[in-house]
Amino acid sequence: MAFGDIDIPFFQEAGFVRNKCRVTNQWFWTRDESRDTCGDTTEDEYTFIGAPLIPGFPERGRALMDKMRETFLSFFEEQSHARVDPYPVIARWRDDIHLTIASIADFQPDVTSGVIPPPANPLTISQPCIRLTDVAAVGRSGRHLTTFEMMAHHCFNRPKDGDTVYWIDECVRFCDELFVNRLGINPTEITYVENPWSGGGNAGPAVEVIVGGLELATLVFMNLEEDPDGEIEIKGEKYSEMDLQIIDTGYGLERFCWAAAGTPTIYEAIFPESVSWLRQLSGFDARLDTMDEVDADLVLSELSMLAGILNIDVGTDVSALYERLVERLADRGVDISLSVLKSITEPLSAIYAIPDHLNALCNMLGDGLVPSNVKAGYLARMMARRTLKLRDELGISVSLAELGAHHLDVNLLGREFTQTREGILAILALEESRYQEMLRAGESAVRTALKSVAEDATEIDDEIFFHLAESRGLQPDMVVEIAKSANWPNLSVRLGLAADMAARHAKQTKESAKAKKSDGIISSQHNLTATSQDFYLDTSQTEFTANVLYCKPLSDDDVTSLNLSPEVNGVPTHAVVLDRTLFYPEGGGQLGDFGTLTNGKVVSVLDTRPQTNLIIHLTDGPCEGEVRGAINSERRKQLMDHHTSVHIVGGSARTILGPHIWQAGSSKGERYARLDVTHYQRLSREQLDIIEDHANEIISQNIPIEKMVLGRAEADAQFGFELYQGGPPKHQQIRIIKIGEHDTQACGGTHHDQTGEIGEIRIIRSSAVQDGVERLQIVAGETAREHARKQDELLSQASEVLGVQADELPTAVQRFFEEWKSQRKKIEHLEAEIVRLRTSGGGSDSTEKDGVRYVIMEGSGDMRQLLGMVGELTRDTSKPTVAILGTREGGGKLLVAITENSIASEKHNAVDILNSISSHISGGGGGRPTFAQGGGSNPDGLDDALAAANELLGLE
RNA sequence: GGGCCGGUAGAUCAGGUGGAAGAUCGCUACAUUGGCAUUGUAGAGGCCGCGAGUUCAAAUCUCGCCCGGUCCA
Repeated sequence: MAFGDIDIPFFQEAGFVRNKCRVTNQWFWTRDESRDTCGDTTEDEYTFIGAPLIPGFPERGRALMDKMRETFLSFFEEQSHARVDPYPVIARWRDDIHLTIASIADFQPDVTSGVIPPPANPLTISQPCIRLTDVAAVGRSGRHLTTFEMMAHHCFNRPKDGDTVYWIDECVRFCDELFVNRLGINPTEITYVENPWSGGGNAGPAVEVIVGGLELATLVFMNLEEDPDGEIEIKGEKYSEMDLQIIDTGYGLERFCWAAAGTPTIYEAIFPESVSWLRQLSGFDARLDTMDEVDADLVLSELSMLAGILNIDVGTDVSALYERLVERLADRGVDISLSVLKSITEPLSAIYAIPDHLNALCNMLGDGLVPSNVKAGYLARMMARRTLKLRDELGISVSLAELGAHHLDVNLLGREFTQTREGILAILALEESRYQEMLRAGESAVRTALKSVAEDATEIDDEIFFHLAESRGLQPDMVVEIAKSANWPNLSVRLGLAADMAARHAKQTKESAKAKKSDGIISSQHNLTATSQDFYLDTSQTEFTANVLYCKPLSDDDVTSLNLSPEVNGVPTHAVVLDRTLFYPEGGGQLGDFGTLTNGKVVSVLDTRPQTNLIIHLTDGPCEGEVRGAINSERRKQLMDHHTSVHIVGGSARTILGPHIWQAGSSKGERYARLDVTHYQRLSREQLDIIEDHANEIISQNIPIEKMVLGRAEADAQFGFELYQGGPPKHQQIRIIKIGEHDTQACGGTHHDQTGEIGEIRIIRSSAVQDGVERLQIVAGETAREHARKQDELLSQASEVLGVQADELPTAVQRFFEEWKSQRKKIEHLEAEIVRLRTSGGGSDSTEKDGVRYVIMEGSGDMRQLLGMVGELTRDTSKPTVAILGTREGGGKLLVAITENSIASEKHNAVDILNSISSHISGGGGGRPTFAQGGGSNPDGLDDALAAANELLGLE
């Protein structure tokens, strides 16, 4: 039997036959001997539209979903599966994906790799999942969703340990039992298609379960893992058998509901209220009523049956697809023109997609996600913008928050979210205003970008589209829309531009994908035993005795790769490994300890780093034998102040601002600490003050800080995923820092035993590290007092300069600034007045010759002031003037200006004049024929330069 | 995490091959009108984000920082 073939007793017993699909060439099992297609092909149309496959489910929407889910879960409970609560849709326990894309994702990577046990075995779950890869097809295909619930039954077998719950045969029996006996599906309609599965580093045989042309479930029997030395090859990758055998199933809840409802599309089955609400709001129903010649219901159901077998993908040529649709509809006796068809399907696809998109949005935001321009937050923003665009295309004037509120009330009632309803709606309102702002700013951006494009142009350079899309977020069709209402009515988007744009992104991604991986300082071949981490035993200990296991001189490359923090004084020369240590290594954002190692001679420990299970002391000299270690206890105290403070402030921020507050990163040194938190708005000083007060209240309560170590599964069960603020867990054993009821986190750092030991916390300021993430700069304990002293010092220095009291500084500075501005203005006016006086009365600075006035003089002030004067002199066309001004400032400046369009400008060239006199001040310059300026480095030559000008022009 | 774009008058934005800081709206005063809207005329209002560098000369070019926008993983 080849890999992927499935032959189980159940198929024999139940009278199945194995046929080969004449369309896809795949093997499939069926009870219908005459069947020659597997069920999921371009020739298998949906059979259930108007004729439900699953009887007994008259409900629609949420009620239908609830009943179907309960039917599934309780069925598997009866088969002795434990029901497990769904995980969040934001996959924060993983660093390889942002969203939960399948029920098995809950158990990757640690359960599926066998590191930690599953929460139950076997188990059943209905896991909300979000997949954005097919987002473009949602609403158009009739069946695609970005957000769906994957119902599943899983089990984890260890056959080598004789521990097998069930495997392929029993799994398929459960599935068939559910379909035939519990749901009443006609057994001859079911096909099991052999389709081995691989992905995410694992692989195994699998079957797709298809009924009525619709894939309802996939059963995967995962027993292989990627292994370069493996013997089994699938899709170019090599695999070998793993110790674990995993039953990974996925049953699409929404598809079951659709099959039970028999509605034209899946959207009517699961979002009936939303669809009819939007149809009415957008005037779609009213418009349909006016189309007498069209039987809308017939068109819609025919359409969805066709849509099911047509492949609607990103980059599909939509117009060609439409032509095929019209033809096929005609074959079925539905006569409809392409334009009428389009006028039905285009708004309809938006009506269908909106509730799906809202579902994704509400689920993501409900999980406490904050929209952002990076990471998972970007996905939320993208969905918000897609929804808004669809809404605008429909021409509905309902805000995104109202749409969200409707969706929460109608489709998600009873769902428990960490984020509050108000929080979700507030974020949606903010996202809409950001979108509106983008469109508003986009208008002038488009206008500017198209300035040099002819008004009757039909096409523009692709680069303009790319640029507007990437820098302003304006998609090509939006650009065309704006251009049409501006001044370019004939502009359109070139066919295939979307594909080129996607290719461009793909190329960029490829270029930026460069994996950086550096080896540790200590080569693993030394086979050193793990360093005993004594710093966890007692945080008050500062001295210890240990033996040097290894000491290595550092190369320049080693030092560079260490990327030392600015707090490190000096450059380490050696890396020392001990058998035990109190030195805490850099980790979890806390910088390493400093101190000394002494064996006769004292060497300084400049920094401490972890490498796998070793702790490396970076020193300024070699050492060996038994050493006496002493950590810099003041620094350690400060690091602990800061680290514990970060936990306290994080908890306070969450209490004050809401459940979406999540740690996005942190850093704790001796002189500073900072905490990055997710939040959807910039924080005001008032908000920081409230958080700061709350944090100091926690300190004054002097709460004991509990430190414990739990297994992963137990930690998860007891505290949930909020534990992993610092990132996905990496170990089987989790060290937990619990500050009363205030904050509980998994953390490896060193902490005080009581909050009161910190003394005081100040949040100095906040800055935006990226959209949706605020960085709080924190000082605690002694550093907080130092910071206060420094601030006072700055204030007293500044107020001393101005000779005022510190509390009068703001008004004083304000006054000085205003005065400075008005005096600068006054000086400009006076300078101009001087020029006017010196040149008006025919004084010595001004000469007339052949109808041209020549002004050659030295002014005061800088170039800026000369410019004002010269403008005064030459702007009046009734008085043709050649003005040559000089100043000694800045190495000497010269300005030559000539009244434009006058006899003066006909006779003279400013650049020529300038060039022939600027040598006297050892400089150069340039400009236009009527205006030239230059400068030099010899201000004493100014008199000579002006004299030369007089001579050149034949004056005197 | 990577890339791209922007920060100019109270507001919205031009100006970007280095060489005299602009438009529209708003503001002030005057005129028009019985009064207001309107209209006209004049005017005020700019550390061209901050800091360095290149240059005789920087809003403009280079680098760093701050702030904002946006695309992709």
